[in-house]
Amino acid sequence: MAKIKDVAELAGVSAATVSRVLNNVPTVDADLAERVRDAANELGYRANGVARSLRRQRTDVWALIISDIGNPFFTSVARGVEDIAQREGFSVVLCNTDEDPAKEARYIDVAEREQVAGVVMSPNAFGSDISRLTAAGIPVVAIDRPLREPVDSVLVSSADGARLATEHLFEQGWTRPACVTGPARADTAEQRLAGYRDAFAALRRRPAKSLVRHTDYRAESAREAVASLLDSASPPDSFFLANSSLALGALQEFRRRGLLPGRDVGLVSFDDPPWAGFVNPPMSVVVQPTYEIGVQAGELLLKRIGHPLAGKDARTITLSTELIVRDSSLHKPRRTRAKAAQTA
Amino acid sequence: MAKIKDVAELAGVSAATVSRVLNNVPTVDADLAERVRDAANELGYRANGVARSLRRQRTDVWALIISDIGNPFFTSVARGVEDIAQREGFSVVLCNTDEDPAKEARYIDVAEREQVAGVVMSPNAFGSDISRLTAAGIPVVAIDRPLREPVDSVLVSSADGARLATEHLFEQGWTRPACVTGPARADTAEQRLAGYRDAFAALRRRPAKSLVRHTDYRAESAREAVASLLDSASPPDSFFLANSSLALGALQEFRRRGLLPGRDVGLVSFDDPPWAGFVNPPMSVVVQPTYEIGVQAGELLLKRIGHPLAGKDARTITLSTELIVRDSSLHKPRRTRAKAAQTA
DNA sequence: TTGTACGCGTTATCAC
DNA sequence: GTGATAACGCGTACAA
Repeated sequence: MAKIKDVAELAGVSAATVSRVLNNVPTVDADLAERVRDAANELGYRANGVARSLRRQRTDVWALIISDIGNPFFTSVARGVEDIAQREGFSVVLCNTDEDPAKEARYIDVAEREQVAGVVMSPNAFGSDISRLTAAGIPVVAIDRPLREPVDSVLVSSADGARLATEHLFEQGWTRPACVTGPARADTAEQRLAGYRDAFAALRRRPAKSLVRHTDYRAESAREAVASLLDSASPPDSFFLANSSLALGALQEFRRRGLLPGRDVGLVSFDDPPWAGFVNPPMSVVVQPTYEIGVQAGELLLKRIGHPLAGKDARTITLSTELIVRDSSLHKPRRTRAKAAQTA
Repeated sequence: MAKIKDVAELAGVSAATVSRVLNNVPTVDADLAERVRDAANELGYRANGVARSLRRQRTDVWALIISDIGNPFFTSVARGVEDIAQREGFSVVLCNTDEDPAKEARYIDVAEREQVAGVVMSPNAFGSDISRLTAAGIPVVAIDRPLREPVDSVLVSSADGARLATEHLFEQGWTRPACVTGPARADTAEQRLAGYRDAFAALRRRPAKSLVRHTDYRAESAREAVASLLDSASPPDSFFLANSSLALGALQEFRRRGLLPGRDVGLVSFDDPPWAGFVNPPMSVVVQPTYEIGVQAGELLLKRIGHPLAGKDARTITLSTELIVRDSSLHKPRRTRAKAAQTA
């Protein structure tokens, strides 16, 4: 590996000049710069990022710590963050915690050790410990879920979306919607549950506790939850699922029992994965502005990186959701279908 | 940020001793070690990874460069790689190239600058330039697609899988299967096309050129390809899609035209995304051992990292695929359905 | 067993 | 405008 010294010798200048040229310092003689660039090309010289970071006491990489790489929500957010980063000359490295607090802690550790320029993260829990990061002067932006510590955040009005979804279920004629949500430690899970409850409250009702299930946001857990719900003494007639992985689990259990959404049961899910329109029947969902979340988070991070202490007060951006009605939430009892078939 | 010197002063020893303790060098006095650890804890000391990397001339991070983070195939592979890395004390950072050669080049650059310990990548093209990596002594393992340069690889017998899929279509009674594959520069795309052709050859036939379409592996491109195929003079009666994103695009176009797979058209896709069993109707697929691919790649990388030059000959591991027949590939013309309904 | 001293490759400060 | 030099924080050969 060619080092800066090698380039300097070949160009007949000092290492300092090489450094200046490569960092586009304007006060260098044009001819010299030319010679230096030629030499660098000839040797295939690339600056050693590690040495540079040590010297500069900063890095050009962002860490994006997310809780589930398999969730389309996060992959879309990632694209948003990455686009902003690229635009500003940063690289982003993605760290997947798989909803595991231990993994999250490890990655926070890595981010600190490697002195990343900033962190965008979807905290595993409200109490996730990011003190090491802030202590190290590394700016953090929370997405998807809030953090106890005061940091910039990009959130979504989850409760509103969940209320919309549940109200829609009622409007369709379903009377006992269940709610399968995430782990209690995840704020999104609690917000979506709250919104679900709000829809009941608007009708001066209260959902029975037996209609609510917490899970770990995994499909298999949702499948089990739906199964137990269906087998309970007074089963629900419809379901609100707090994210798309859960929806997949529910779909699985419905199929197993020969239940068709939009006919035998109602179904609305949070998030609009690419496949939502193609399952049987097309799934009604609450969409979040995923890419936009990433973009906003990137912009927020950028401002903090520029002026670490400027505007000490943390800013929170809250984006809103939208209900997309497809067929899984419709209320068309079997006999209606049969009639339709006869007349057809 | 506490530095090693601070710990040394607090513990009343030299920085060298602190370093030794923290790196578990066995020849340190137990009492001293104790004191050092206490001091380190008290100060919340964390070794500066950048300085450490510069000194050691190596890092504890792997770069995983993949071509599409939205593709479940890669997220599953990523989990495999990560599990091996974690086991051995490495962190893996994920770089998404989005099938963009320029992005790939940038990430290769980053990997070199940041001196990662190793790289696992799904090359954008057979000719992707990784010379900088090998020149820098950074081991590379190719996955999914081979590379012109001789490196360890974990591949899948794509052609076999594609042939299986196409033969299955023929066996079901479809007679004019089309093939929608990826970009010509991607080996997987070519292999899958080759397997498709093999199935024709076994029947002493040859697919018309008009039955084949290349795309960029994106859903929207597949939708267009399928549309143009369907609108052609002699349209196909069934489809083999080279990956799950393409399948989504095909599904979209089918729905638009009111065509039901397994009845009006035949459909088999490569890859088994989580939603494959839940679309309408459940999709027949060729599965790859995704997680295993990641694991094998991780193991291969590990061996190279241990002994950079040992076994100069590159090793290639080829895993096999499996056909899962669900309903989208079945051949049940409309009238058959109608009859079944009558007798029911 | 422990401490001293140097170097990893780069950039920033200071003279010239 | 350019060059010598110090320093970033750590690990390790060498000396003690």
